[in-house]
Amino acid sequence: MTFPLHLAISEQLRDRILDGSYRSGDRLPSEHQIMAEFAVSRITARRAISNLTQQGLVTVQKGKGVFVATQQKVTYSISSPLTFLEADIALQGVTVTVQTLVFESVTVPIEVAAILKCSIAYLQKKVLLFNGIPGCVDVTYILPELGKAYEAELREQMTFTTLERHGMTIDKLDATIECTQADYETSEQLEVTLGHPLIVYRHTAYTDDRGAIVHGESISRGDRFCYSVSIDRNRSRDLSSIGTKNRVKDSELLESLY
Amino acid sequence: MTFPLHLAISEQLRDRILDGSYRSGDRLPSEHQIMAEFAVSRITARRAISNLTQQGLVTVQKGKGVFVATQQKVTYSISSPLTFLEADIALQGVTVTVQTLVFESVTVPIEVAAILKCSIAYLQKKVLLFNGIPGCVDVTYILPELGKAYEAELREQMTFTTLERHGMTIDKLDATIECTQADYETSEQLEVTLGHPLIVYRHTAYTDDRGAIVHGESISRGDRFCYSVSIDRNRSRDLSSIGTKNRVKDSELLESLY
DNA sequence: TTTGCTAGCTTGTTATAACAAGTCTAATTT
DNA sequence: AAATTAGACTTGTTATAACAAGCTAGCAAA
Repeated sequence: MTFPLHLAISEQLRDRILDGSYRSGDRLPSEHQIMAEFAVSRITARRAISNLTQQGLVTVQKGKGVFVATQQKVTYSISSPLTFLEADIALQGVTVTVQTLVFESVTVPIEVAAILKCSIAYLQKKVLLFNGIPGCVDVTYILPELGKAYEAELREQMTFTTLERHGMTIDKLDATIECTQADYETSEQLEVTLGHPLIVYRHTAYTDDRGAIVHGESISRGDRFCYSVSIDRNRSRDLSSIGTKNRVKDSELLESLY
Repeated sequence: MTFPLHLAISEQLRDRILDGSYRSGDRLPSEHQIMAEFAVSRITARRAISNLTQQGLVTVQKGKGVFVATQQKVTYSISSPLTFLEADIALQGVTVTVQTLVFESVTVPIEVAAILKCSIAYLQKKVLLFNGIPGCVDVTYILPELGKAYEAELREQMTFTTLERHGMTIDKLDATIECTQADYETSEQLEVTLGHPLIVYRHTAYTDDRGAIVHGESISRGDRFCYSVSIDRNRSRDLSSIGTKNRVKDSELLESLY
């Protein structure tokens, strides 16, 4: 039960990050410097850095070095207008751009058919860019009449921004939130390393008159995004004190999302 | 821009897992077998396995081998009774046990004081065991009069089980959900590897007459737990179709949590 | 029969070595 | 002065090697 060298070193470096010796954005010692300072081989030095990477404390840039990661996150609010909107994210000083990869009418998988209660729907696959940087991969199924009517807008904006604009207010929302780790394909799309933590938001939105109108899955970078929920038994709409804790201050986010 | 060997191998093994060649619980080829099959060094073979571990596809057991991971998750529902309860998890065939590490009256940090509107509160740190296996680390601040009155029960059950039992129904709930990665301390408590994905639930619960009564943070294993939310503008209480998608069938979960 | 030990499997840790490739700066060339 | 190039950094990939330590099955001793 010996304490591994690489862990001893990464814990020591971790302490320096947490106590402020290395600040957000600072460069850590290079592999060679670690080899010298702790008198270890390169394998061990790299393993120590790898430990920090896995904890999300640092990011590595080939040819440049290892840098202390910034921790601020952008908040998706799924509370009151019952869905998140561009406007809500804009409040956090972040501009969202939609890059539609796929937008076509398809025969939906049976699970989705059971939810939307139709066998044909529009399938949209898109990448959301936040201040120009990819942060979310989204796959959404939309009722055919809505997809057809609003295609042009849906291609350019977030789904619910379009729907709200056309007077479709969501009356009910079912969602699950979980986390996963990036496989190779997703790691390429979101420009992260293999195994990077991701936060998955799976949802179904309903209106009183049409039933389920949208069903989809959003996969966002776990290091940059979080969800906030506010449920109030009395007032069904309440925007106060939602996600203030993790909100990014305007000044900080430009550097936060480099 | 060459495609790394280790990635080529891990992608190939990944395909075998996804197409069912290796099933849930099966053993993958050992490092030596991979070295032979793909004609690579041990470093590369280990790196390939490490890639799969990082994607959450396999778990490694020293002295035994590499095994395909089980993917089913237990769902915390934060929808209608406004908080999750033991009863709700029991529906999924999982028994929750509470292991209280700390239960004491403390001077709260200023952020918490601002929320609870008092400077002294009970601090409870606990580990939640699911079918006897650690799955969640929880830190909760509770109003002093409640902590004092219900200490015995709070030590043994989930917080809201106790509160509901004494007629304290939650009227409002603010929460954020995000994911992080295990640091060394948490990795020991939850018996996972360093950097293991975790899902963090930070919440404040309110009652109409007392205001904020509980504020806390739950850190669960991201590979075993997810959250479900259901918001309905009309009916403020509705248990139907919550988290059915990720619900574990009774038969499956015993093996799912070994 | 039961216990205990050993041999051979497994993964974990660490060292040395070499080459590839991205980044930056400073010297050189145009 | 501007553009190019070279060199000295950085991290990335891969190989060989050795020892430690957890697990299991089979053999031997009690």
